[in-house]
Amino acid sequence: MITAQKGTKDILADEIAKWHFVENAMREVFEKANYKEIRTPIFEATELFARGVGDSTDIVNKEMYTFDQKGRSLTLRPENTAGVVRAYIEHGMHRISPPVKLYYKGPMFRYERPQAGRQRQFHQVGVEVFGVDAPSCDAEVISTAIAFLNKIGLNDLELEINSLGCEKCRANFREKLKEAVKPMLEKFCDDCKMRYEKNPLRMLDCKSPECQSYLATEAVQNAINSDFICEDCQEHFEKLKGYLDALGIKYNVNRLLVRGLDYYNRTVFEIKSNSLGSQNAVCGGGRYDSLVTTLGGQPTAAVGWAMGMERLMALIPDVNASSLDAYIVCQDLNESLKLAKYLRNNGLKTEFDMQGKNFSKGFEKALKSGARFAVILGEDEIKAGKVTIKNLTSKEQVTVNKEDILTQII
RNA sequence: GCGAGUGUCGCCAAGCGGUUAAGGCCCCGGAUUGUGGUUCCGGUAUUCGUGGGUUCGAUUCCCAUCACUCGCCCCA
Repeated sequence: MITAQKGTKDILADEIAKWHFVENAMREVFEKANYKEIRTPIFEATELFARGVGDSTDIVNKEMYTFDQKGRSLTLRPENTAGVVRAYIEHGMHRISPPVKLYYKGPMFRYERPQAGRQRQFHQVGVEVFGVDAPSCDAEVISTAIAFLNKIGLNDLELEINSLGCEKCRANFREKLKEAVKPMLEKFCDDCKMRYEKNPLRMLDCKSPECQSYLATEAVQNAINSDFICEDCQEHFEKLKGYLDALGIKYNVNRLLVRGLDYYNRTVFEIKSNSLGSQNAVCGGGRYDSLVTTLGGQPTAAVGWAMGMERLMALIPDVNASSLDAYIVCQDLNESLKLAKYLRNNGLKTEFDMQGKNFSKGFEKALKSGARFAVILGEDEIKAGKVTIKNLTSKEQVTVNKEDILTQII
């Protein structure tokens, strides 16, 4: 037997109503906030992710599905910010009066060990806003995320925010941090020793309790809490917090929040749920003002976020699929087919008994189908040119002319 | 890449060295070719993830392997 590949999943009928619910909510919330949907290809040049996502990230170093086609290196997208930025540049969207507000949803691919809340093919929904460097834009994007989560019934999630500063202050901070850590570097885990060289900020994210305890020492804490952020960045962050306060959005400032993708600067944020197990982030995002130039475009400010749809699904209750309006009980399949077509064309969700064996079976199927009405079309009715309609909940039944079926049911 | 747990029907499972491999759900057929989900009767695993080994005998014990699940890492 050929089975679905490790880390991939079939989304079956019993779950699909939930996906439709989330997708509908998404469209409604985003369209109201004037975001436009964008659909980019599922594979891109490998180079796009190497440059865009960053070659110090795990995503690029060990999680990409990369293959060669006629000497070209292609990769199944592991995330969609790089693809959207590529499209933004390629289609000259800088000519559009800012902000350029885009949203997307679709499958992403990362080669990782699957576990709760993590698959190799998974789905993300995300937004990206280009062209505005003002902190109001950061607030707008976070506000959109919260509005969407609220719309699907998620109200008690935790928002964490932080500011990484700009290029300059980041370089500054990196040095301060390295200096503070240096005397006890040997005690840190192997990963952190590597991070110390390649991307020291990521040490702050380490989950190892030992590393966290060294980070908690006074010298390191002083470095973390020092005012490494320049005045402009500080002002940007303060304004953002003010806007969030005005919106009534609760948040925690987490100085250790750095996020794993290389392209972020200034604002970064994460939305977490404590009922998800260990993969508890539902949303992650931030500002990435240098990515458009990194990928060859004009200098363009940008902010965005992405959410893992499977993690959202895990948090919301089941959604009932819409039920059938009518189930046709009839042994003459010509009549069944014609009547089904007629009812469907008139907006009724209709099913019929394709076996047409006998009335008892037909009724049983009508009942099991959960339809509101059984539409009975037997020999007697066909002769008389009539139809019997039975309300399956109230058990009332009437025989009417064919033209009156719709008024009876509606 | 590392660590732990679990594999008996579509689903939930019992059996733990000798059974004809329980039971329940779902599904299918009949009682029942014009009216109800109930009820009753019947049907659905030559085989216990796969391959070896131990044994007179293995679903049961041992080894390997595969798959799934959870955790580390990382991320959404």
